[in-house]
Amino acid sequence: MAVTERARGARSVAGGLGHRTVSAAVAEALRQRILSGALAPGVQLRQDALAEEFGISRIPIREALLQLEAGGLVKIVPHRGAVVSGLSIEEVEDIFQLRVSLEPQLLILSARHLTPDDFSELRALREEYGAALKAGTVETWGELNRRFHLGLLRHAGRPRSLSIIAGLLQDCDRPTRLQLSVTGDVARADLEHTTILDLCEAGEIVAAANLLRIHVEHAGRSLIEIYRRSAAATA
Amino acid sequence: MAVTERARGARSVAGGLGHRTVSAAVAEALRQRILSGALAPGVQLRQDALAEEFGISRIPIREALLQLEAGGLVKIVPHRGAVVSGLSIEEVEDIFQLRVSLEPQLLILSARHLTPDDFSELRALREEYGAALKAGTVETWGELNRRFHLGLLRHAGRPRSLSIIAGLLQDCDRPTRLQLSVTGDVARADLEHTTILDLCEAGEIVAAANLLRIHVEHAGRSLIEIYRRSAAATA
DNA sequence: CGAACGCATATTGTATACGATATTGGCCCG
DNA sequence: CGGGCCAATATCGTATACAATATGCGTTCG
Repeated sequence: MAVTERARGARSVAGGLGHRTVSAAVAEALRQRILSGALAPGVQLRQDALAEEFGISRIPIREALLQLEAGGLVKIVPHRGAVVSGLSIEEVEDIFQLRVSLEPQLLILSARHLTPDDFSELRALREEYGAALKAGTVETWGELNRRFHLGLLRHAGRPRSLSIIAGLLQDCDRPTRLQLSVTGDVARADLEHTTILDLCEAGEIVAAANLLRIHVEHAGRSLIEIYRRSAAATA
Repeated sequence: MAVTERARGARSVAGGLGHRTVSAAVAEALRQRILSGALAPGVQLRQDALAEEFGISRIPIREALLQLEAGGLVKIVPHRGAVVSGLSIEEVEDIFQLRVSLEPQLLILSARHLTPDDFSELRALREEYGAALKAGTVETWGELNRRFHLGLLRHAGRPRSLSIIAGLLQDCDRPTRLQLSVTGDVARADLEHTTILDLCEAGEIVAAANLLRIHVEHAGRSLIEIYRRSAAATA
């Protein structure tokens, strides 16, 4: 019977593959759950429960949790397990300050190296973004936003900066998605994205960087405003 | 016999404790080996060998390696093991650019909140730094430098920025230590540290931030100069 | 009646054992 | 004689089993 359980669970994991190891698959599954809000900050993740649910042993679960801790999505305290980590207001403010400092600077470095292929890819992303906006499918918003911003900065030749920004985007779109859907800011963001693209393609790099700065600043202010109202989650 | 081996190895690990779990202890041990240069970039870490050496099973080794991968010290490729990761010139340049962008900004936020206790702690650090400089004990240099810079920025109220900078400092002092000991720049750095402290204590915050910027810029240029001569390590 | 101690239970941490996968050497075929 | 295929080996990935540690409650003493 236990075998049956395991086979069923394992299939459900392997089914969504593209991964080479079970632990990586579990990490990805949990990451999506956290980013989508299915696992709220403060929730405790018990290894036994997860192992049984996925139909696997606890070892890959443990390794997945360690990988998530690397990305700051959970916090592991020895002998007490892993809890989904939330962001304090201070941290959210910090994240946006960092984005304001870094992204425009990188755009100036990257913009002139954007190829026609890059532009068409970015426009396609913006298209999807607009579609998601109309459809109200908030789940995909963060991912698209992330890929758009990273795509813009791709050719800055600053690999470490890029991975840092990737982390910032991942961490700040989680609280965003939960509550930003009610405001009209998503539409505004879409418009700004379009304008930034246009400016880049026209060679108005400095103007594009300025707009990007304003874009991020506004998103940050808006999110913090919303964030203040709800109770601060666990640190 | 195997028991004897294990007991001996385990004692060697537990001896340097202060840790609560074996995997954390192993992670710390390996981290020090990598940062000290005992494990050069490109070296392959075999789990069996490490497990036998420490006298423990492979499980804690694996978890330690995952934690190291989180810090970017090793790169794990599925079914092929973990290799110590080096930094390309591009990455070193990027790291210092980031420090130049971030550290002065944070100092301005943090400086006015530095307490007398902070100052005495920082001066003590600088003292140790000077002693290490005279004694030529290069091993401790990076750690002291790291604690000094982080101490300066401690009260900026920007937790995420601080952890990012901590990572940058850790990653860039590894190549530094290997080859910077030959130049006189360590003495220069020591002098600049002292001056920065004085300026902060005198309330000349902007001047302190400017000097900090110059300090980091120079360190970066110097390191990159040295770095170019030796062959670039593995990415 | 309150607080501190100790035990029972639940959960995590580690060891051992097994299975899967990539790499290396040799062999066969073209 | 060179290149590609196959098997043997080594290493990693996962499952199962055991040990260590923290938490919660009941008891007992002040």
